[in-house]
Amino acid sequence: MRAEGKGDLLNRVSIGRISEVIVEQVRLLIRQGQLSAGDRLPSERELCERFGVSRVTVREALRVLEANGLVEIRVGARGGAFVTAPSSRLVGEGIADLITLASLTAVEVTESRMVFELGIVPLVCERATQEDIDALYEICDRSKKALQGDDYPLELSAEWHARYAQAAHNRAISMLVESLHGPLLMSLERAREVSPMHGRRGVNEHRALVDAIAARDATAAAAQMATHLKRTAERLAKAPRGTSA
Amino acid sequence: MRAEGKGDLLNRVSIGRISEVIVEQVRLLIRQGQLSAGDRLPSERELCERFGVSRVTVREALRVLEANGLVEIRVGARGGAFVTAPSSRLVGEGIADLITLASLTAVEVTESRMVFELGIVPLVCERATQEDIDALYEICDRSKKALQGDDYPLELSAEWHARYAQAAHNRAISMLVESLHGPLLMSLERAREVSPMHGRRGVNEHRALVDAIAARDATAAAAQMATHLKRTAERLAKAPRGTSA
DNA sequence: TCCGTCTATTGGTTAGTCCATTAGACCACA
DNA sequence: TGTGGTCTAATGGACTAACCAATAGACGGA
Repeated sequence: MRAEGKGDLLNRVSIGRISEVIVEQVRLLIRQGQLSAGDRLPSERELCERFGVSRVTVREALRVLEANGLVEIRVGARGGAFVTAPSSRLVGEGIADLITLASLTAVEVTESRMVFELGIVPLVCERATQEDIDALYEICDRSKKALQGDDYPLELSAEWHARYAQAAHNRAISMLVESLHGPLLMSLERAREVSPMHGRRGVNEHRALVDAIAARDATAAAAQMATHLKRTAERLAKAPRGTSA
Repeated sequence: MRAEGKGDLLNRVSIGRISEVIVEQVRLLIRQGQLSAGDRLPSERELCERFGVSRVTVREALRVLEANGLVEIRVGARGGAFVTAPSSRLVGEGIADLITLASLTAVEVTESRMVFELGIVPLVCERATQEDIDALYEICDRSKKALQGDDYPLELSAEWHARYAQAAHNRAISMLVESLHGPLLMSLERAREVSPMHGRRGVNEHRALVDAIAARDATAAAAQMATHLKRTAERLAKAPRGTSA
């Protein structure tokens, strides 16, 4: 649009928002490890002096850092901004926002879950420790017990899938799956609307999957997982659309 | 730790931050579609009156909404807060933060990419349109051309992988892959440090992959993709560690 | 027609003030 | 001895009033 023949000889002079500069500075310190989880930043009033800006500006910077999940702010004496441990919670919220805003269908979300969870079957079968397997069985047991009451083990199913991903022994994969946790719960919620009696069968499938993993039988595990997820996908496809709110 | 025999009979009374209430209200409006991309929120001064709070409070709410990628703020006359189209950029930044903060290794990131991109091979082979295939070839052509100059087609490789994911025709998958775009670029950057002459071979592999997709040969495509990604992973494994600035 | 200027709108920043919450010190009473 | 109030200082939360900076659009002259 604009004539810019000389390339970027002329660079932007705008320095943007001051609060943004502060955000970047703190973010850098955290990324570089000079500030690590649990550390406390100076108080707002002290930060004002350090940066030579007003308190409002510092506070806006802290709001952004907080929204990004980098710090947690506590009030009262000995309060202040504390660097938080890295968490997948906020990424999950971001993904959840993305999904609702882009009005993705439950079918699309389920399919992506399917790709991921099916893809890690070989890794899990290869790397799962006895501890992993025990933990998965334990979740199955709890689910069965919960089924005898009125509680449908919705969160338990999510927990099972998260723990399953953890057995791949790759933190990047665990975090991604955990990030999908929120959206996953949403789609499970949806599934429950459609077929409230799904619980028992799902739990049995989970258990069969653990059996296959324990036997290091990747083929059987993959087949089982495919069935499990496909059934969910089919139920979702029959779900009523546009019933949000 | 605390004695809480009676469950949550005693619930928290804290109403939290005012700005947070505003954030939630606006977020809800956006989620429900009463505000959609491109819409302009009232000016800060008008929002003050509407909510009955001071301008500082409104501004803090806007900072959070902006950090969450829900609105974009423009200054000057006719400026204000505009609802943004849903974008995967911020989720990508979140994932990038997560990766650096949790100090995940490049190997772990690459492995998760591998799972995902390998997993969608069947979907892509089944669903890719002629348009998709043409676009992928076109990126290969551009990469080859760029290789003849000094430009190593780093971004082009990322573009290829993003376009490839798009050919799965599932928006959830495209968005996730795009979210991994930032981290992906980082790992590619890393790969370049190790073997600067990787370019030509990578481009050839991309082209062979498109050939397989065009032939709807999922088996060949998967094998090709596995080779391509595995080679990257191996190079990364040999990469020098802990050289982050 | 085109270019400069003026103006109103709107976000960015500051300073100063007060309130609410909290941890910790201290003290009185049982 | 210890249990529960009270006081105090530190700290974030919110408000007011004012000014600065960027910008779009109107207006007017060459």
